[in-house]
Amino acid sequence: MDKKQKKPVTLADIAAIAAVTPMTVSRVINNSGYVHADTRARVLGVAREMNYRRNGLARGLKRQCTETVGLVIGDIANPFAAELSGGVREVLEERGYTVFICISEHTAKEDVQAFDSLADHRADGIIVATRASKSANERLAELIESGIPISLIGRDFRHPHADLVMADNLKGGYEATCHLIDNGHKRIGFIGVSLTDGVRLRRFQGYLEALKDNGLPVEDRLIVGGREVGEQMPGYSTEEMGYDGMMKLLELKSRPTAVFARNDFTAMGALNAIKRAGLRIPEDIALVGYDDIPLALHTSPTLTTVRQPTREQGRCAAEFLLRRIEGDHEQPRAEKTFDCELIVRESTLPGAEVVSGSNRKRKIKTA
Amino acid sequence: MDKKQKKPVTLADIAAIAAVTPMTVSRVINNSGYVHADTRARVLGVAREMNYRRNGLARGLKRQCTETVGLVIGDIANPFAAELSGGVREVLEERGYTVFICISEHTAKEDVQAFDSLADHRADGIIVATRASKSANERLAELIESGIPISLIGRDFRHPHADLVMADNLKGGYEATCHLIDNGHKRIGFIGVSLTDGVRLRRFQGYLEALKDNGLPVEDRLIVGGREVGEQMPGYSTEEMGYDGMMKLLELKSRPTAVFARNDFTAMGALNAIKRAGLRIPEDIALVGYDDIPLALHTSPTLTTVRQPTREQGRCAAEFLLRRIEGDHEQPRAEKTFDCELIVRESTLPGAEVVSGSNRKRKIKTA
DNA sequence: CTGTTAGCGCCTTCAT
DNA sequence: ATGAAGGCGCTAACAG
Repeated sequence: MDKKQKKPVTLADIAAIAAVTPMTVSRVINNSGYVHADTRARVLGVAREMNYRRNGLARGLKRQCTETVGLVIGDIANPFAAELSGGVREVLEERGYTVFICISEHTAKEDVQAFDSLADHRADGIIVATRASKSANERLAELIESGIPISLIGRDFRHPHADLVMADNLKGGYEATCHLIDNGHKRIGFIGVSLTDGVRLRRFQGYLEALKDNGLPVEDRLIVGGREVGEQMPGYSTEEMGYDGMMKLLELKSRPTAVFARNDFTAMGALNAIKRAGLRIPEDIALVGYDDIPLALHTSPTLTTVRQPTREQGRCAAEFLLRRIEGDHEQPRAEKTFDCELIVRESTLPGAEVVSGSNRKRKIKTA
Repeated sequence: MDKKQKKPVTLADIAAIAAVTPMTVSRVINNSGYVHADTRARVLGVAREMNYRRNGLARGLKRQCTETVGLVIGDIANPFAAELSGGVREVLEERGYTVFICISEHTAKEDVQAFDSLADHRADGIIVATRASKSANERLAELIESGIPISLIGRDFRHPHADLVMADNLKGGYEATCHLIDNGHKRIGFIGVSLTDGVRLRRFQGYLEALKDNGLPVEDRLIVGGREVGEQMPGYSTEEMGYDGMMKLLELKSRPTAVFARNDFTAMGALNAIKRAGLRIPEDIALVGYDDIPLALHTSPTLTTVRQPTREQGRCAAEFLLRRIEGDHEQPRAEKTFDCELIVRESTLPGAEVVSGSNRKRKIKTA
């Protein structure tokens, strides 16, 4: 039946065989306009027979839209990315858009490349969830100004014609730290940032503010694991940072009684360093992570952490983008901030109920 | 300077202002053919001024290639996917191709959608790393026969004109199981599969073969955590399967002395179940995972596991694809199988050296 | 219900 | 070193 064709089948090819014009074939393929049932059936038959695939390039060129949206993510190996893209896809695919994901492993250069590819291929819009950088921000501004709908997630960059979605990580960090303070801790370490590069990490700012508001000193030696400014790392390598950072804290003469880790992977690294040192969690050292990755429920002890509504952020960014694509590109920008939720588990509260299996409800006992 | 334009800038727009023909502008933009230095500079200036972006649709339509490759992945939230896409991108981006990733959350329907999107948008080739299914395989065959270069990774589907790359997970599973047997274990459980759905999971087949070759019985009650046939799950939810599965095994009257988990996430769930039960690893129960995710090094005890060269598989698939794109689409198929490597750590060998920090070398002590 | 015309933006080919 | 012609495959807009 099938003969291998070097050249892809076109509407004209089908039209020739079905004895109609390309226009009629187009109407059949797109289910638009009036076509006689017999004609439709015949054309459809031929199209199927010839294994026709429409040419999205020609179609997009003519229609000035591709029904395609780009999603730019920094680190793919991250539950965060998975949730986010899930939310984005839920909304967009239902509306008939295809989502193409571009990875930029946390470098500004790849960020820019991703934007350019997407723009060149005439994606109808772009959702950006990578960390901000000067060069990438500049390119972003150019693209926005040239009219491409753009929606930002958790990116520290504002533009009058791009929407922004984020989580209140400042508050999240603040609450996590307050939780430790409320439990009597006075020496609280932070793993995963340095004082200099931390200015952009909201959860770290929350940590600092919580200390200040409670009259506790900020001690440099309790803040470990920072990288050079601009240097980024994939989520999965941060456990090493957690492990190494915790080792440093354990060597201090007066070590912290509690530690706030920049994310759950970091916290898991720290957790294992603590256990290797023969110390108990939370009795000797209490531990808080960030993100509530699924694994946080399966460590022992289970990990206290802060959850941000990641999927919702993805959905929201997608909805903002749709509004821009299907409405006015230059409409005023929308911005939405989602609240985070502190999830108290055993790593800070000895009495916290053991949560097992798939039960992921919030469990806070006032001990 | 910038004026917001509703309509994107075209070569003709630039040509008009630079007082040349579109053809000359094209030559400048593409750095092809002879253009006077002055003309080039002037055109480039105007292009930059107007914030020109080339139209990939028109370009692709004319040139019959888009310099774009699609990568279809099932589960994004997985270190495996990250490594794979890293390898693919390394090879392809160096050669000037853009990689667009499509996610199909392990469903055949989304698989087919991803193939179609990519084919419609005229990707120059597609790399498929999702699990096989009947409907997706059929569509794949159609696409291959219509001439789109396709390269498969770890997918149980063969076609004379599609290349295939995989890891020898049968052998990996076999060796992992033999390792346990060598250490004196006779009752070895498997978590993450059922006898019926396991026929397609090579590492499980390796487990079965190892038992058989060593004269050990296959006991149904030691095999837990299976799903319905066809039902898939994201990598991250498999820890729950590991936890729940281990709980089941612990309830057995004569519980296994060793457990082989389908992947490292499953193993981590099992690990925590064992520890909660107050048992020691490996003294009471030895544990082996699969994949060597970064976290496997940061559990306590560290996790014995099987590593497959994921990045290399990605690179290889990309190279196969390039050969097909830039050579003859109908060349005979290439196939390559990579060996796996057993990584022995503390969860099976009490004497195994503690590996810390970023040192990820293989550490086997013959205890 | 079906056909004609024209052009989306670019680049291959040939001419100058 | 530059230009002109034509068409890649598709579909709006307008006939008929």
